[in-house]
Amino acid sequence: MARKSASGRIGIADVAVKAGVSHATVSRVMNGNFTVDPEIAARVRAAAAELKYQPNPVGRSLALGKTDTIGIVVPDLANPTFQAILRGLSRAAAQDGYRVLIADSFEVSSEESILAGEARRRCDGLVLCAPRMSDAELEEIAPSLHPLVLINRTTAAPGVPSLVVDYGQGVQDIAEHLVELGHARLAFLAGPHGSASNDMRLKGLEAFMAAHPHVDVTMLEGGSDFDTGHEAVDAVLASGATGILAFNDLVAMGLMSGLHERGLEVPGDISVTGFDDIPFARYTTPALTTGAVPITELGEQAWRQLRALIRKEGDEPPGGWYQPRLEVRASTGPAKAPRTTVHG
Amino acid sequence: MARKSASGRIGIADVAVKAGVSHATVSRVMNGNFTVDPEIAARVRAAAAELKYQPNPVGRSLALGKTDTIGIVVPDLANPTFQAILRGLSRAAAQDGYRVLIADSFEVSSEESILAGEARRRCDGLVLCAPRMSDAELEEIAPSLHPLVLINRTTAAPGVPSLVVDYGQGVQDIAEHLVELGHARLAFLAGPHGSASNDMRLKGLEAFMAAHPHVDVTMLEGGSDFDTGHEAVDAVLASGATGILAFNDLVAMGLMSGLHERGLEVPGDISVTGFDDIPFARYTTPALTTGAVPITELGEQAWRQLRALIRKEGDEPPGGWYQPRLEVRASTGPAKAPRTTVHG
DNA sequence: TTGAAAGCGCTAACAC
DNA sequence: GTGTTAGCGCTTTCAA
Repeated sequence: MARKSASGRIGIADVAVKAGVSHATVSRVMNGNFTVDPEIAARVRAAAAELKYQPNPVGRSLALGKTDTIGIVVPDLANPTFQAILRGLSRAAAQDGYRVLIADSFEVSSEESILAGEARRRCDGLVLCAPRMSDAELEEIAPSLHPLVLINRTTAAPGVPSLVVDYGQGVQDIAEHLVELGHARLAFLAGPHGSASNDMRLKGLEAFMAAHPHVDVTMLEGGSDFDTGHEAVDAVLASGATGILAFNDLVAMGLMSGLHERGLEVPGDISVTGFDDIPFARYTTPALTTGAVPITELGEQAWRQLRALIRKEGDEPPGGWYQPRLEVRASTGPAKAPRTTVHG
Repeated sequence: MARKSASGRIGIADVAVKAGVSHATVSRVMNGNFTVDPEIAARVRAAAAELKYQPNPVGRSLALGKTDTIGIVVPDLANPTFQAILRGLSRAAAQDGYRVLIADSFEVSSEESILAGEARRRCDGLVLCAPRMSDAELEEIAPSLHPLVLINRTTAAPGVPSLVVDYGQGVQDIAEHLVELGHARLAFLAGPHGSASNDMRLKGLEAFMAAHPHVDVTMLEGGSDFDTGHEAVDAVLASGATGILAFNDLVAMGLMSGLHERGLEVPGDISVTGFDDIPFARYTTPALTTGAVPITELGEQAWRQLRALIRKEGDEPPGGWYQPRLEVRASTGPAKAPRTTVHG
């Protein structure tokens, strides 16, 4: 019968008595310390196997000062972009023997720093994904979160690598593409307030407008999900634009769906573009033209950066800058001759 | 200057000296123990605030024998169904102050039990999501994983509640729907081998065929993602079926995309159905007819069951059985008059 | 090579 | 009411 120490589960002490050695020796064997007599080591291993002993990670963590776990906080776990980042991060970390703890802030920016702090204390490092908090707040808490990696956000706090997608350039590429197709009236369905990536798109659009004064660009309120796009149909039609840049693929899909319900053709009547290139994008009808971002890779890179920080490798990890790639599919086409009323 | 104990971070000892009390008193204050003199408590709180002290969760966990963390292991984090379960679980657990640790087995069933064991040891409980391992293996490791909740899988091991979706009934409802629309030749695009939910669908289909001997049902090999559906176009057309039951929504979307590329109309030429009702399903073109499963709710319920186990409430948590609801949208329609060749 | 003992940061039983 | 002390389960000096 497997004797159990106080707690109920089998501990190092049980193995020690069974093998007739001290805790210390069991610990050494379990950690592959070769300063143990092979014969004793074998005895310990046998005892451990028989008892199905597995070291308690909490005890280990306390003794070693590390948890082999990293945390990630995301604004919304329902968003495919963050899901993909999580997936990439999780896979890369797992390959190095690390697990990931998730924290969803549900877009409540006031909760972010608390969540981040709590997660960080349980982990060896943290990935903060597109945090919605203010620059000031981010800069203030960043030092207490170190090792910390930022995604789609930068901070003045030192030692914090950032992985950011150049949404500004991406949106310009998409706009150029629409102009080349003959669209003279564009509309941008904006993302959530406080989203840094939305600000980057806005800046990109300003640059675009400065370079193309003859193109009319209407700015529309928005969000980041299907419904945003679906509900934006009226506003889009009212704008008279024939080329629509949706904040992301989700919004674009919602919009296409709404357009379809109204009997409008994409791209026949209106061209629609997304952003991110989530896995679904190529399977929409029509397949979505979008700014492709290597999202999963972003998660993997986040792990690399974090790992370097945890291992204290090098001085300042460089961070990274990602260029979206224009992925032209079937949701964009030549502009129709302009007409006075679009809806009827 | 904040004095630091050996490790580098501020510990309970630092607060104790600053407040001029013992560790124990600080601990009492931090845990809201009211047997502390209000004045001293205030002094402690002030010291803690000034030092920005936050208790180390690892130390707490070791002392309390609990981590306030639960684990979930999923076969594939890229699958929207598991993402939704994770989301529901994470949200529900967060409301009770629990975090979630994720483990992705990447469909490698041999890794599942190791992952599960490791995750469990760091957590207070575990959710095993549609595990691919054998019944025997599951039953063997289940006791060591307790508190444990199963999703879409059952086991003979005692004390393990299961939350399972009645895919068998769901698939029958969908088949009935297609038959009512006049389809006499159906095809089923199967899911991954070793998936219990696929077996349930198969069983449901058998029951359906027994009740409808005049309906022809072709079984096709498959998988669980877009590509499966996309690549199945030829097989589907070769089957001559006009009503296709895809394993899930992803497969259905891939299939519709492939059909569209071939110039086939859905539902004009072929009706397609999915399963799960992932958020994207209503935004496909045409919107997808599917068996709606309250996936996020499944995650929430998993937490409720696990919580009951952790709190040792009641005797045997009941588990639960979920009936999919047929969600008729635009991807299914009346069968065309049969013709000899469908492609060409 | 091995055991005894200290310590990781915290909580809680016990004594004052 | 508060301090002292003994763990929680493990790793790691330090002696032997």
